[in-house]
Amino acid sequence: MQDSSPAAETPKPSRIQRRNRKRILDAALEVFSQYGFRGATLDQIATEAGLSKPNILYYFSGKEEIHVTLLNALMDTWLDPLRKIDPEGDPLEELLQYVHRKLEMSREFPRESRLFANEIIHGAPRMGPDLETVLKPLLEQSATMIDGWVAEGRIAPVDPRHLIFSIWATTQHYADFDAQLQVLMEGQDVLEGASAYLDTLYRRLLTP
Amino acid sequence: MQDSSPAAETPKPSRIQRRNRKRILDAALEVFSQYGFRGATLDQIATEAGLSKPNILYYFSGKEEIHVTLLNALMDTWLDPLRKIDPEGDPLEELLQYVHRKLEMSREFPRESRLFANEIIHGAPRMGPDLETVLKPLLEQSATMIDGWVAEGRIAPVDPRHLIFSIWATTQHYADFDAQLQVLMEGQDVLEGASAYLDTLYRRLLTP
DNA sequence: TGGCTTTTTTACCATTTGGTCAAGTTACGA
DNA sequence: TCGTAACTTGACCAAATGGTAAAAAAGCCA
Repeated sequence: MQDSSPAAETPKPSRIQRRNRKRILDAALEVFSQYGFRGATLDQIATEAGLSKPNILYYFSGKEEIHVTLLNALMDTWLDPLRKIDPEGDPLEELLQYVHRKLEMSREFPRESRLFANEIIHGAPRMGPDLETVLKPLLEQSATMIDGWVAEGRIAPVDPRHLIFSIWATTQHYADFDAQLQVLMEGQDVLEGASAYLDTLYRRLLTP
Repeated sequence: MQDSSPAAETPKPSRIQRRNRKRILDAALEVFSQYGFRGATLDQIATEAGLSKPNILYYFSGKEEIHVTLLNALMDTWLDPLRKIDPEGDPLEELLQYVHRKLEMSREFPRESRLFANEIIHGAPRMGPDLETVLKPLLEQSATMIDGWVAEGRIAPVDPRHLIFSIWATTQHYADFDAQLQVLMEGQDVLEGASAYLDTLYRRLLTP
């Protein structure tokens, strides 16, 4: 065994390792998404996870590593809906489905959305590489696909990148600005209305 | 003089008071918008303002008060474009103008936008009251106005609240997620394209 | 059960940070 | 120009916080 630290990779994690790393990441997601990186404390995370602070540092080398781990894990889930767009499908329906999937993610994973938003707002200090190597190629690929659809006259002419940005903005808004929406729309089922509204919005934009 | 603290109100601020309070608020906006409330330190703000830390605490009773002062000052500027919508004007043009004004604010005041976004993402711990007493009534009033336009058939049927949310989301996105956009759109004039895209988006949605 | 490894805890430490205080220093009206 | 009030600063705290070390406890397997 050339590495005694369990924070290292590969040497097949034990049952306890898996359980506790999961607990820690769950707790960290809760705390980081609520208070931001600087605002969150290891003690908070420890309490939330039901572990002691030194115990947490047995599984992760530090606060930073927990945060980065969360961010990396997030990226995949986050871009999944975009990857799922079928270039062979009906353009309008594919794009609308993308909108609805993204909105659904805001409902199901608001903490992840806020974690991500927080990171970007603060200048993406820990995501620069991922943005460049993962997000950008996918955006370019998707833009090309959409441009193709436009060229074929199957959807109305539109700037594909700004289209995608606006979908990100409008859907994630419901997770990231939830506190505001709770005040403004007290009680009402916000996501229900959002779904109908966004459907109309993008249907009208994209219908040739 | 029943209150020696200059952080108190009314007793007409001196020239130096005005200058230094402004310096501090400018510096604090820069620092808070970049690092968030917890992430910002008084020392950073002091350095940025060119003052000593104790000197800053001579003008403001604490970190919190600086932050709240910024947030309050922000609210007015922020809602100005919404207030400027003319109920007597042409509905479509008024709403499109609103979109463009909001986008312009993202260009001119990105720090303010991020400060606000940060506050909301973290649950609006210092803005609850303002949201309720200032934002909500204005939203309701605007929604009523838009509903009126819809009823008169002057714009297409639309949920006025979600319309406004989507305008906030799409325009502020360009300020709040600037770090991401810089990576994805390196070099290009992002706001230029955004303006054209959003014009099309909302024109198509709202044209009866 | 004994012996080894993995996991957990107790007791600390060093730094950072918001904030205080009392002693200066500067501005300004009489 | 002199005295008072306004302003500024250096020297400190106390609490919070990320992190460490070493010993104790719990698992695990022969």
